[in-house]
Amino acid sequence: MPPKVKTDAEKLAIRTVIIDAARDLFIHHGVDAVTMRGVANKIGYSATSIYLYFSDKEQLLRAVVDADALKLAQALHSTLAISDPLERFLQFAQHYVQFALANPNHYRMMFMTPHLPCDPALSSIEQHNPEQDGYAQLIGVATSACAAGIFKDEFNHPVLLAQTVWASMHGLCALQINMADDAWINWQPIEARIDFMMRMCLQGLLKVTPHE
Amino acid sequence: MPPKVKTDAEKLAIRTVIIDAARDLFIHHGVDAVTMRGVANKIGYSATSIYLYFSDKEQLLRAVVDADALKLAQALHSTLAISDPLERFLQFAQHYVQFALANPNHYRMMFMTPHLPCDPALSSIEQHNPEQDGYAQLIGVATSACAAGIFKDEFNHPVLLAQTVWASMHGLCALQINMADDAWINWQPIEARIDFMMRMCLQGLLKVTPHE
DNA sequence: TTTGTTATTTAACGATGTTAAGTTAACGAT
DNA sequence: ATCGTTAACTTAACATCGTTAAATAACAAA
Repeated sequence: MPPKVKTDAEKLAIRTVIIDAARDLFIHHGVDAVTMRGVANKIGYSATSIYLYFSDKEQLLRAVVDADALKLAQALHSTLAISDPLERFLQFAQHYVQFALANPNHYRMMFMTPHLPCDPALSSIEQHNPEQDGYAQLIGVATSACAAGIFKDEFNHPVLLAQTVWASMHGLCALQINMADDAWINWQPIEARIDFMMRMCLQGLLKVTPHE
Repeated sequence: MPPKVKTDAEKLAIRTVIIDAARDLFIHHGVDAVTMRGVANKIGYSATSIYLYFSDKEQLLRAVVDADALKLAQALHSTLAISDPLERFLQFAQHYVQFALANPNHYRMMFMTPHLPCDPALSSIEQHNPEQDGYAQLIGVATSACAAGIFKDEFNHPVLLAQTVWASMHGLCALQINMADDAWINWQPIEARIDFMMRMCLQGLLKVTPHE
């Protein structure tokens, strides 16, 4: 029984319904569980209908992840209000790690899975908008921390600092997400690893030993 | 024209031929290019014959990666001869990063791709053998560096140290492998990021500022 | 009422991992 | 020597996947 004419708003709503269905499969059963037929089934559509809203599977998954990249930026946004630049930097990193570990599938999709070069034009995220763009936030936080003059001169390079600290946090999250179950390795508790990492980085970067 | 009875050695040789063909596709065209039919074609067999040597595709890929995990351990083994514990630690990390960036597909497969919990029984690698087991090497290097008394007391925990430094290096490699082409990010040169990371970690860990 | 457009479905294609059912050469025993 | 039996391999086939092409039905406009 074929359909009625749809307004743009209705079409957008269906798009959202599809994305949510895909996300649900995605979160609970991993990427592999996201099949076009599976998503379609979940919303009572036929598989091919999804192609009316997304050009292919990759675009659908991209939309799912895009929405959650925005959620990441929003989760981080609250830390930007912290006045002390160092505390802001620390809380930003903490929240990043918390988000990653709380949303491992999305984190994997965003940062651990091969994907075509991301076209900013196709994203719903406005690049360099500090409310939406997590990377822009990171650069901002690193820049203001550098400006506060708390780091040793050799580390007072906002972009390098940002990308290196990011790499440290990413390393923690990525190994935890991918290798936590690996019987080969006697993992220490993730909290202990996070704490160790934070202290190591801070002691390396700061001019003076952080007050205990 | 069907075949002749094969000795165990011949069977092992064919296994190796299959692994090598799979590796070749794998390295040059990524995981997705490894199809059973593709591998079979490359060696003049039919796809189903591979199932006589590997129970399924995952086991085949596992065998490919397993062989290269051994190569990683061998690449790192040379650094174990360095007498100075700190220098050994540094060179070990350096070699690790070099291997990862030189073998991105294998690195991705080993440490960035979801896989069933690795069963040490099925591996060709002898766990805890410092010539074959890279993780055992890492623990050893970290332990002797700790024993040298060069690190601040709060960081003098071999396993935590090992896992944290590993995470740092992994973060560098993983972001580089997965995100280097991402237009969203104005990446600094990977060499600069490695250098920054090394210095940050060292300054954090060491009791005294490293001699320049 | 006809005509065309829009939203959707069914049918189908080609590729993939994998299993089942052959096919043929070599070997062991008689 | 020949007659099963088996080892090594192939061809057929299945289910599932992403995706495209063709068909269908409801609505809007004429």
